[in-house]
Amino acid sequence: MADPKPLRADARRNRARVLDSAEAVFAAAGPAASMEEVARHAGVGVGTIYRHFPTKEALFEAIVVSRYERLAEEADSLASAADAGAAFFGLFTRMVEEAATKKAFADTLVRAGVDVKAATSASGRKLVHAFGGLLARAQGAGAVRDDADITEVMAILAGMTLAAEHASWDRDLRTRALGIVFDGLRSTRPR
Amino acid sequence: MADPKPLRADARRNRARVLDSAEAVFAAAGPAASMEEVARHAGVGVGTIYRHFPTKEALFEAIVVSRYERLAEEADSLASAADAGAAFFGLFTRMVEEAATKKAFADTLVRAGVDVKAATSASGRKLVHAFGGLLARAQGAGAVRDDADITEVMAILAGMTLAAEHASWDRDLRTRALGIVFDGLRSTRPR
DNA sequence: GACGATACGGAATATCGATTCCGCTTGTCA
DNA sequence: TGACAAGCGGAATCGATATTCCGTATCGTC
Repeated sequence: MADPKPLRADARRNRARVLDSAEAVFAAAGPAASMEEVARHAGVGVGTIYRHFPTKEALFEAIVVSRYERLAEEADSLASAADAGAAFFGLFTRMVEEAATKKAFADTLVRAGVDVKAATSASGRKLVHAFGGLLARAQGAGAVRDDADITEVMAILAGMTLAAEHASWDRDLRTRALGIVFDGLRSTRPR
Repeated sequence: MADPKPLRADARRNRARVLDSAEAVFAAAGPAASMEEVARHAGVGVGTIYRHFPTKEALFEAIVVSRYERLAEEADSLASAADAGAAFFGLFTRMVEEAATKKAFADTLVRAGVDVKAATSASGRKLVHAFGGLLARAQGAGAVRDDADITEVMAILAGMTLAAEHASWDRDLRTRALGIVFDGLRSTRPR
């Protein structure tokens, strides 16, 4: 399963350009943005996009995967941070912030915690796993209650992420809302 | 601004049928469900739908408004409940549960807390106001932290609602996730 | 610099769903 | 019961997009 053919120089360049533009366009206009819009932004014809990605969904998926990959790496690099609690809450916040900016991200994130869709799921699972590591360490350090498992955390993360994406909260509201939620994650079951 | 004309008997019947079907269809298939689907479900032609609602959005809005109205009433009726905390958390849970079943509900709920869209907003504001009353009473009873205002609560509610709608969590996960969030709302800002 | 093989651009096609239109049906009222 | 307005059904229209196709332009190699 090696590389079938080395891409021609300009083809490689265009492929990258398309990927970048797609990320930018979808981030700004959501997943409903049209292929033409992406093509225009990339300065190529729609045909070119289709030469590289068989379908709109494939293109979209490619972007999501790379974003997951990036976040998973980030999680891994935080795996040995001094303050485990800060690392966990920090990345949690970061993902929500990112969703507030880059639309069409949360939607797929929800599923990462639940669905089973192959392609996206592979890297999705990787992300969940990496984030799960951060959670475990934070719990070990006593920064997060022990009776919270990664599934619940992903559920809550998904929720806050979706909300941040859909509504246009200002950073302040985002911070306060997250503050309350974080207290819940710290809580030693008060009641 | 009285009623322009009393509707003919069958027209009234059809209008109601359309409204019911629309609620059912959108609840099951999300807001992307087609008008034909609604028409088929109601046993009428698409033309009939348009006789009663000028546009798909208008139809959709009608449903949302009635749902808001219902919830607002429910909130009001709980305004004098013995256990203010239970009333607040109960309705919160109920809304999330409802979203899990009826799609295309959360989406609009997010906006109720933020947007300013007239029609929907009128009743949306009513709901927020009523729910705010419940929050205030719960705080008065010491069941919810005092430094949480309705805006933040709506933000969190919107998030959990959206998540419940998109992902297909089982009731158990929903309950556990909400449990954590609720602890955050009770929390007396731990650290 | 010439020849394939690769890629490209973008017009043409295929689909799908909202909305409009109009001849036909049914309720209402005298 | 007959006339007429109010309603109805659903085919036709319009618009928006994804996706396909093919003549043309470019790259890599000799």
